[in-house]
Amino acid sequence: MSHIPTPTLKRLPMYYRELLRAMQVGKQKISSTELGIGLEIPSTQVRKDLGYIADQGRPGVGYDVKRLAATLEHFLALAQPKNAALAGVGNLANALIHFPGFQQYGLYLTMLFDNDPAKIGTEVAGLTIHAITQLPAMFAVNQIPIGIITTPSEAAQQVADLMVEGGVQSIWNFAPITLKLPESVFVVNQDLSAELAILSYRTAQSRPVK
Amino acid sequence: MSHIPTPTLKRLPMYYRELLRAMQVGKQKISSTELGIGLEIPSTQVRKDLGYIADQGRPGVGYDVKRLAATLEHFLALAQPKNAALAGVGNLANALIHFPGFQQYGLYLTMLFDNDPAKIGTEVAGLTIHAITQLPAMFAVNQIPIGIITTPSEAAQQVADLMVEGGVQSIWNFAPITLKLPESVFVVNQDLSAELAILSYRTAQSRPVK
DNA sequence: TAGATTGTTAATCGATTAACAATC
DNA sequence: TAGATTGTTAATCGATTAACAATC
Repeated sequence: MSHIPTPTLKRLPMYYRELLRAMQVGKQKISSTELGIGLEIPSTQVRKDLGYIADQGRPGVGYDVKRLAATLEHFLALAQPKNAALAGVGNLANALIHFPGFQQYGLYLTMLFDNDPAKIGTEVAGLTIHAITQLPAMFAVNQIPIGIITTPSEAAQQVADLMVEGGVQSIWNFAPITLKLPESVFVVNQDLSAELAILSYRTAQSRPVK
Repeated sequence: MSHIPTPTLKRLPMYYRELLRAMQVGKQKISSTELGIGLEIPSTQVRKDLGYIADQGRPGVGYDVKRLAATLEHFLALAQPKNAALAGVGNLANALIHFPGFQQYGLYLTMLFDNDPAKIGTEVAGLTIHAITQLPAMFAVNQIPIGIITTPSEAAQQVADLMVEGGVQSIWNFAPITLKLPESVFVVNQDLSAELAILSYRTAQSRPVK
């Protein structure tokens, strides 16, 4: 399998969602142009991207909506259940716990951790909050592949280390810090404040300071 | 001013944070190598990026931490107060309302909107929730430059249209949908579920299906 | 068949990295 | 001065876009 470029990988879920929409309105075939139009992605790009995962379009006809959706679902492993555990139970965690996208993408949030004695032992959305000290053992025993970090920056690296100790495979990091991790651990940095900074810059640009 | 590449723009806030950390430990000078090391960004890249905003490094010495931080703060307009309003008061909104990064980056969340009669008129964190129908007028009167969309996908385009009607300049969109907007409106798409899909893919990859 | 649309090769574009003279 | 580090030019790398023969 040839290496798939990151930009392509980021577009695949978008295609998938577009296909789900097409299915909802009963569309059976879709061309690369149609698939890209709402996403503002040129048809050439769509075809190139889809070329990485399968060759199943039909010249003159387009792609089979259902089959392509199924292929993408399989490629992205969305139907394959994956357990996740979260550390740092604050407001953001609370939002994620209730995030409907989770199940939709095959993720099951099964454990919560925090270091605040007042929180440990209490429940959120049916999940008990465990002491952070128990993290490595519980990750290892339950074979949790995905860790979510929603702690303050100061604690993030420590928590990440504990997750690594517990055998984590991928980390979704919401702390605005670059984690030092073994090569083998995959990390998605979800840096909200970096996006805020860009928003700040562009907004100031479009309304130049007098 | 020459056009600044998007990848560079995304790195600037990271440098800024790194500089704040350096200031905290009393560091006065920093080299491009030191600045990039924790972020895993090569020194050449750092120098190139900084070249877009100012030439103030001293050969043989490095960059003045305080001055560079101030320059970045000014360039990203972080100290310039910008009002923001949010539509769709759910769990995610609740997390954002309490997000400490906001003030840090010069954003002030001043209004909330929703279309749920049960929510309209109630308060969250000292902010009254207004009817979505009032959005365009209130954006216009209060000159709100930044709109935040945390509604379900189905409502997002409508809400965006109302914001545009009210004269919004930038939109921070958390709904997993590509908004159709005038060229002049800048948008940051914060698509959590797309990241989830990537996480799903990589996790499945590192633990191949038997 | 004629029209539409694919998959893919080649051309273009833009960002990253290497190299190094200039400078402190 | 010698060592360190900058700013910038040139080389490399990788992704996007254009073009088009093959196919339905």
